[in-house]
Amino acid sequence: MSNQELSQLFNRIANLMEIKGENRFKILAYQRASDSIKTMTEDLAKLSQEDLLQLPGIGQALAEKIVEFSQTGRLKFLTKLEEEVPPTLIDLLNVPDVGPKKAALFWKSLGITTLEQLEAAAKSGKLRDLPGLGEKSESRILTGLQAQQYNRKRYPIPEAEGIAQDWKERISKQKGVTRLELAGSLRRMRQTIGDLDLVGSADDQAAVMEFFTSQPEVADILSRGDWKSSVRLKSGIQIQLWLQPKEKFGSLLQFVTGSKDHNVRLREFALKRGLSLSERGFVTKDLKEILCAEEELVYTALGLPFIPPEMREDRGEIEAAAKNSLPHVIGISDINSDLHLHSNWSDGKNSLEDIAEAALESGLKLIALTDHTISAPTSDPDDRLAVEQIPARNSSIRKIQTQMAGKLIILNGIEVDILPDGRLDFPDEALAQFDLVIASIHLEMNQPADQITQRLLSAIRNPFIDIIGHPSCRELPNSNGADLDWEVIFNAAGENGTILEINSNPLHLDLDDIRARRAAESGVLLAVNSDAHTLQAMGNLKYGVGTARRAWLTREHVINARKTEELINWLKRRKATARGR
DNA sequence: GCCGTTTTCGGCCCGACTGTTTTCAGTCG
Repeated sequence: MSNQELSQLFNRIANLMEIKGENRFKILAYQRASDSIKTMTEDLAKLSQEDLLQLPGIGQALAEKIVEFSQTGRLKFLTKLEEEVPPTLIDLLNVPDVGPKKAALFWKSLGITTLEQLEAAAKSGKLRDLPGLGEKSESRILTGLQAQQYNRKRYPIPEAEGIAQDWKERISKQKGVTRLELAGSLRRMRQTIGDLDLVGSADDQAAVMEFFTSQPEVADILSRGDWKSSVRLKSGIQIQLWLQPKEKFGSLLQFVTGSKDHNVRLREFALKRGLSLSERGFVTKDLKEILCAEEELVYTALGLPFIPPEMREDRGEIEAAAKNSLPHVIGISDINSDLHLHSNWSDGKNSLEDIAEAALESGLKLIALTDHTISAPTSDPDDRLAVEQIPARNSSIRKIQTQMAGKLIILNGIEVDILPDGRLDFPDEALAQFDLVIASIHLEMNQPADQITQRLLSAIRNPFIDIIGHPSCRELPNSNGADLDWEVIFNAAGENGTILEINSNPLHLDLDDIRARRAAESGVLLAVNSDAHTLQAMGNLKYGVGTARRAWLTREHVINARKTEELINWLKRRKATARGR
């Protein structure tokens, strides 16, 4: 039983209970447990009932269910629920404008239990006669059913960012627009983005909303009001625009940045202090308004330090802020080195000189050139380095080191492949000559968990390996990467002092935020690297930093945010130990 | 079903928008 399975199980229960019409607070308890388990890093299957009770949101009833499921792989409660409510009804909840009440209505009055049946009923005009529905509801549901496939897509951060920036600029230029910012999951730097949120202030809100909803890319207007409008573009992505007067802009930005769970927790926190919080500001018990023109003021009013957007996921940040123990998370300006870069000695597009110049210009103090070796699955076989080519590359690197002396420190590195049997594709004698060695998996990621964990472990334990690159080798938005036993990996990396990478390529972001946080808690040192193959991709470091901030990492956790002397000394000690063996 | 800086009982976030309504329920974020 994985945490993921358990989270899905509780979510399933919550959905079925909603359709059944159970007490909403009971449902809330299951939903909250599902959400919090999803991001928990401890393996719940290994905890006793007593330990489970210590977790937030887990009481007697849920603890018993977790134990039952982990021991038997089944849950009597769910089995009974599924006999009462057809489980396929859960699919209906994904249709826009269909929630638990309507799903129950369709089922009880028309016997509908599947999406196909719902579509057929909508097409034949059977929905419009149901109580509370009419022709418009029916047609919205039909549109929703047809939009569903592309609606669910999630976008890599840069793609979402590009679209959002374009809209931000366009709307900002409208007359009377005083503020406009990106919010939502993009501002929190979630690993992929589902839809876009823009927040603003404008003198004439109606005119701005009219402009927003009448743009040529708009395929559907999902809702249209003075405070909030929502559209779906022809490309399928949804954009919301939220407006409030400028004296309330801070409250709005805070609210729309989310996450939902963070906001709910913050509102509960406010209530305990006699304040009701919404996107319009605070209302005190004697109905006085407290307005926040700036976002910081929302937190200040609650006696809290500012919580960075990336941390707002209800993963303990409000409690930590209240105790004044919120970590000072790293920022992009803390990153002074990039330890994973590819040149045209392998499949990178640029020369050593160009990379060094670009690094210098971007303010880096140190880089490591880490080209691929002979087994990497590059598209061109000539883009892989054999051991015999290393002397020639070494002399090129020495030349550029001399050229950049005093301006930029350049490490002679390499990225070797961890072969399917756990061996590396370069022998240790070859590895010993490099300043820094990354080991990564690129092939046969579908091996069983035991096997692929052992495969990674052999590299982690190799004293010549300094960093494990993109540990899971996942490809966003769809692939989860290797099925690794992460606790084992983190323990081994901690014991051997092997660094785990947060790869900043927006299609990797690997380790992800949750794993990176757990790794750091386990005493593992991390590195945030670009893995750039082009000069432009060197700028991806900001996405890796976003992930690191979501993982609550400070400068101390990240080797390339430490002083360069410290990094170099760390590597020297490591090399000395390796050669001494 | 969970939880306690008013509570072991009685709370549990809040507002915008839509459609079907004559004042509100459902959905969404």
